[in-house]
Formats: sequence, C-alpha cells, structure tokens
Amino acid sequence: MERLTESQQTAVEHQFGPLLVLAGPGSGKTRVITHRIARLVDRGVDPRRILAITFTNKAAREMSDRVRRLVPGRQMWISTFHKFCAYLLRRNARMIGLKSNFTIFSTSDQKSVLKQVLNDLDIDPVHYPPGNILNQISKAKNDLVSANQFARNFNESTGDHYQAVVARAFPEYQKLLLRSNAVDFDDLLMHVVQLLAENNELRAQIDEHYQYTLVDEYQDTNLAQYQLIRMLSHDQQNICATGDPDQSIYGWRGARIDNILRFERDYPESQLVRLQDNFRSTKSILKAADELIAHNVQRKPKELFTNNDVGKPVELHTYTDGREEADMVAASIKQLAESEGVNWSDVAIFYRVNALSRELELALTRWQIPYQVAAGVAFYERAEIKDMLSYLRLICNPDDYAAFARIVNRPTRGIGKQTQNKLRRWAAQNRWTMTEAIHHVEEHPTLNKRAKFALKKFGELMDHFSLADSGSMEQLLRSVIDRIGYLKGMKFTEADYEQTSNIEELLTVARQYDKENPDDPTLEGFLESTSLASDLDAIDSEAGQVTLMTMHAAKGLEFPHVFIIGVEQNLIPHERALKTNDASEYEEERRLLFVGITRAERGLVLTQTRQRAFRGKTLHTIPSDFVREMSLEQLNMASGFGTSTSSQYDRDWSRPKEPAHDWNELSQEITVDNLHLLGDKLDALKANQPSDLNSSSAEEPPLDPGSFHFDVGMQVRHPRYGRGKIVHVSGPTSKATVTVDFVSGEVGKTFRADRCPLQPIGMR
DNA sequence: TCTTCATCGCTTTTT
DNA sequence: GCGATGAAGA
Repeated sequence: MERLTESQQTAVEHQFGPLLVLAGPGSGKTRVITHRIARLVDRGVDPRRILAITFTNKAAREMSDRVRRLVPGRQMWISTFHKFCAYLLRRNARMIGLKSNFTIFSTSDQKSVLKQVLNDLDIDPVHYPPGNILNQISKAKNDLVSANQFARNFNESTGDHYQAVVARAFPEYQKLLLRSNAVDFDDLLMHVVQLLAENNELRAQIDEHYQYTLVDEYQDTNLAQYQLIRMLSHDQQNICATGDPDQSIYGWRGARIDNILRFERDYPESQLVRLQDNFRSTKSILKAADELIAHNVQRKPKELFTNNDVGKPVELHTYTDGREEADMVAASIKQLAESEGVNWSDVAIFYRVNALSRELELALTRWQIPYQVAAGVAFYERAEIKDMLSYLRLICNPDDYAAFARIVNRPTRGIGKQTQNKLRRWAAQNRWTMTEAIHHVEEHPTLNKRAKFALKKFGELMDHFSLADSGSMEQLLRSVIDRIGYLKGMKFTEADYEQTSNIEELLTVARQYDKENPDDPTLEGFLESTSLASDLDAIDSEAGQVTLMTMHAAKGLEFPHVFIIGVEQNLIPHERALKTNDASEYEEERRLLFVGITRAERGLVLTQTRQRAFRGKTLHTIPSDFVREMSLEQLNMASGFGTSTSSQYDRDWSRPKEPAHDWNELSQEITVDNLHLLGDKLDALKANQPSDLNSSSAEEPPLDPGSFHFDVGMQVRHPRYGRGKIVHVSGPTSKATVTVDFVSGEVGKTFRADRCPLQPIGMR
C-alpha cells in the first residue's frame, strides 16, 4: 500500500474534536476517510459507534468496500443521508404520526398525489404545473420550512398568486402523505430533524451513540442535512467533515456552500487539514482546471499541484453538429482502444444534460463500442416495474394512496374512474383509507352491483397477498405476478419482450435482496432499498464498457480518458443559469465543468458543435464562455468534416464574440419559414456527412422531417391519410398550420407545419 | 370502459 | 423527441 502524505497522515491520525478536511480533486480524500475509520477501529473504537455519511449509494458502497478491506468483518454505519434518516424514522415513526412501515414516495408518486390535491382544491394543473409546485415544496423542506409555516409565511407577505397556490396545496399534500402513511425524499430529512429538535433526550442519546461522525462532500449539504449533523455532533464533537467548495454543484437542490465555509466558526475547536496534492491528473489537465476555476470570484484562491507528467494537451474539437460530434467521439474512442490498447472501461463521456446521451448512444452502437449510461428511463421508473412495486407497497402499507390509485385497475378489472372517484369521496367522508373503504364497500349508497363486486374482489386479492407476506421477496413477487396474470396478455412484440425482461430483472433484484438479508428479509426493507436506489448505482466501473453520465453524476469518480461534449453556451453554462443573471448560479456552472475536467487522469477532450438539434429544432450554437478561460489545443476534426463548409460559417464562428447572455438574440432558429434561406448551407453540410460509417444510416430521411416549407397547391403525402393537396396555410411563422384535402376523401385536415408527418411529393 | 390518435407543452442537474 | 392529455371511436 502506498504511503500517506504528511497532510493525509495528519487527518488520519487526528482523533478527538472537530476536523475539517479541505480536499482538492484527486487528492486522496476517500483514502483519508477510509484510513481514518480504520485507524479509529485500530485504536479500539467500537465500529458500531462510527457513523459515516455520504450523498450517494455509490459513494457509500465504495467507502464500505474499502473500509472492509482495511478492517475485515466489522459492521458500521456507512450510508447516505436518506438511508440513515429512514432508519431513524422507522424506529421513531410513532412520534410524528407515522407507522414504522411507511412508504417512501418517489417523484412520480409525489406527482400523482399532488395532482389529486390540486384536483380537490379545484386548481388547474395546466396553469400550475405539479412539477413546479413540488419543486417549491421541496425547496421549502430543504430549508426546514414546514407546510404550516409556509402557509403562515405566505399570509404575512404580499401575495403572489403562484405562492398562494403553493401555500394552499402544500398543507393538503402533506396531509395526504400522512394519511397514506408515506413520506417523500425531503421528509426523510426534515422529519428526523424535527424529531430530534423536539426530543432532546432522543437527540442526546443518538448523539452519544455515534461517537465519531464523518460527513463526505460537506459542501453539498443543505440546511436540513446541516442541522442534522449539528444535532448529532453537539455533545460529542468528534466530527470530521470533508469537502471542496470548488466542487459544490448542488445549489439548485438547496445545498449551501456556506456550510463548509463556516465550519470553523461552528466548531471553534476545529482543526483544518488541506489536501492539495493531486495524484490523479496530468499537469495539462490540472492546469486547465485551475485556470477555469480561478475565474470564480466568490471563492478562496487555492493552488492545485501535481507531480504527475505534463501529459497530452487538453483538446477542444469543433464539429458541425451533434451527429458528427457523437460519431467522432466514438471514432476517437475506437482509436484509443485499437492503437493504445485502452480498455473501454477506462473511458467516460460526460455532458451537461441527459438529453445529449441519445446521439452518443446511437454513435457508439454504430461503432460497436459497448457502453453503459447512468440515466435514461431509470429502471424503477418503468411502468411495469412501478406496477409490480405498487402491489408490494400496498401489501406492505395498505394506506399507500399512490400505490392504490396506480394498481386498483391494473390490469383492468372494471374499476373505472367514476367508481374510483365515488370510492375516494366516500373514504374521505368517513376518514377511511381506500383499503378500509373497500372493506365497507357493501354499505356504499350509490355504487352499482357490478362495481361493488369488482372492488370486493380486489380487496380480497390484496387480503390474500397480505397473508402471504413473509419470507422470500422473490416468492412473494412471483405469487403476485402469477395471481394477477400480469404476463398473460404478453405477446412476442418488442415492447412486450422488454416488459417481460424488466420484470425478470425485478425478480433478480428481489432474489438478490433475499440473499443479502438472509436473517431479516422484510418487505419494507426491500421496498426501501428500491425507493432509495438510483440508476447511478448500476454503473459498474469494471464492466468493460464506456461510461456515459452527466457531470453531476461524475462527481467522486475518475477515468483515464474523459470526453466532455456540448461545451457550449446555454449548455455549460446552462441556459437557466444565464437567464437568472445570478452570479452564484453562473459560478456553479463553472464549478460543474471543473468537476468534469478534474475526473480525467490522462486524456481530456472537450467538444463543441456549430449547430445542435434541440427540442426537435436545430439551433446555432455559441461557444461556451468557459472555453476561452482555459488554455486548450484547438483542433478542427480529423478529416474533411466541416473544413469545406461555407466560409460564412467559419467567419461567424471565429469572430470574437462579446460575452453574450441572450440566447434568442444570437441564435437563429431554423424554421419552415427560413429553411429555404439555409437550404444551400444545409446541402453543403449534408454533402459532408460521414459516408455511411456503418450502413445503419440508410434509413435517414432525405431532409429533416418536420422542416419543410409548405405552400398552397403543394402535393403532399401523409403516412395515414395518403396523398393530398395543401389548400390553406396560416398562422404565425413559428406555429404555421397547413390544411390539406386528401385524395382518400379526408378533406380539410389541419396540421401544425413543424410537427406533422406530412411529406412533399415530387420534390427532393 | 377501453383504445387510438392527434395535439400540446416541456426538457438541468438527483436522493 | 418525448410523454402526458384529451377527444373521438369501438
């Protein structure tokens, strides 16, 4: 094992009192934490009295593994904030009106519950999108503002109608959660903080129990997490916080960078250790990172240092569009593998928004490069998985309204909307949960016989399962699937095949759980593990695959070769950060890119494009402000691409731009109306497309569908209605509509010009 | 009641 | 480009 550096040693050897470890990227922070834990155990500290908290399951698992290697066979709490809070909350659920088998609601459960609330309050969900309202609620909870406080605060302030809606919906939402015996993610933290604040005896007892507390990524704590840590290291201040203010990237989630900056004020006795030696990256990479982050004004200057080689320069590549960018990245990776023997798993591709992964996935497939993505439709968000889990949830917690609503008529069993509404109103009147209401269904005054029968059958079904709730999760899940005949209607279509294999996968997850918890497999434990799981967990660093993820997800990881795509204005920095005109948000974007860059060990390539397809439209791009802040080797693609495009483009591109913050001013939208202006340029671009790199682009339509210019009299074809003639074009340019008379007899059909599948006939 | 289809609107990052 | 939504048909 490598020796620890002097400062690493200091942090490891420190035992009593508060300790703050400010650790730059790649400075061996995880190493320090794991060695510190091992050292404590070495000194005779009971491992059960050590509490190590991280933000992600992945970080917790990695830390666990590494500690286990240092001190085999000892049990201790290494977990995420949310998991730890769930544990505390289950043991003390009664104290805040929950039962210990409470459900943890996912984002989609939250949405469905809030929709119900809005419906009951007669609030129009189109005008007040549930997602936005939930964001506000989440924000409030992160800041430890309860529903009632929120409502009260609102009354005192001057009214904003949007806030007014939140103020009305929040308390109702909270009530419905409570009645469902459920919590959302934020509640896990907030309830625990509230619990400890109101019960000093309990707080003191837990504080005493966990003699040593370690918190990773302290710069990302929000107020709730901060309070929690403070309350658990009040009497015994053996707290070790590690973090790096330059890597604070969760401000949007309520994280407060202040928390780490004020650590020394909060804990006056604290000792400070700085880890500045970078063992990860080449000098070139570190230099770029350093230059970039130095532009942040709200920051304590900090030197980054490495003894590693200079290495290859950091490259910036410019491509014509996202397709070429993706293809060339894939080509570069292939090249790395073939000429330098780089393993697939040594390569990662990062981006600012998940939407950018699509093009990459296609390209990697074309180039036959194996990859894994940390995103997309998360496994637990898939409809069939949510269905299955909802059954389990309702078995575990019959009060769970979201689960009930989801599956009461799935598969269809004749319990339609009307019936559900009647039942729901009746339940509310009698202060019953839905399950209780079903048990009383015979007494319902207006429901017809058939509906009553269907509901009763459903009730019996669930009762049957409840009795079966014991032992193996896999068996329970199997019996549910069999009994409801979920797989029965499945045919050998692609969609059905996918659903079936997802359910297989879920059974595997259940089997896994059974295996890992041989002594105490509980339904609530299984469900908790699924609720707190994230798609990031599935990433396997040794799977022999290229890894695709957002820069947020990349924090804490490292790869020999890193590509960061879409380094463009409005992506990094993100449009939203630019819009608010808030310097701190802008600087957070810079930190995010800093995080991305500092993941790279030996090779780093940034890419940008000249135009990018976005939300189904193609927009011209502006180079990111940030690329000018670093010394990069600017390269214009390998062979031919773009070099021969119209000089107009090149001139536009190379002209130095004053810092531009208005997307609309500088980017030109390509629409049906100005397409003809761009036609020539587009043709030039198309001519330079990679020549069928792998034959799979054969189905590419001759022109972008949805971007035709339509005129009255033009002959068109519709996939459904066949041939027709345009009889009318109208509306504002961006929302033009065309009216078509079809040969088939369908006359006067109207379509949105930029959306419909209409194709002109006779012009190519 | 269920299914199909067109239309509409949104889309940062995550436990 | 996608899913959610609502209208219309089966």
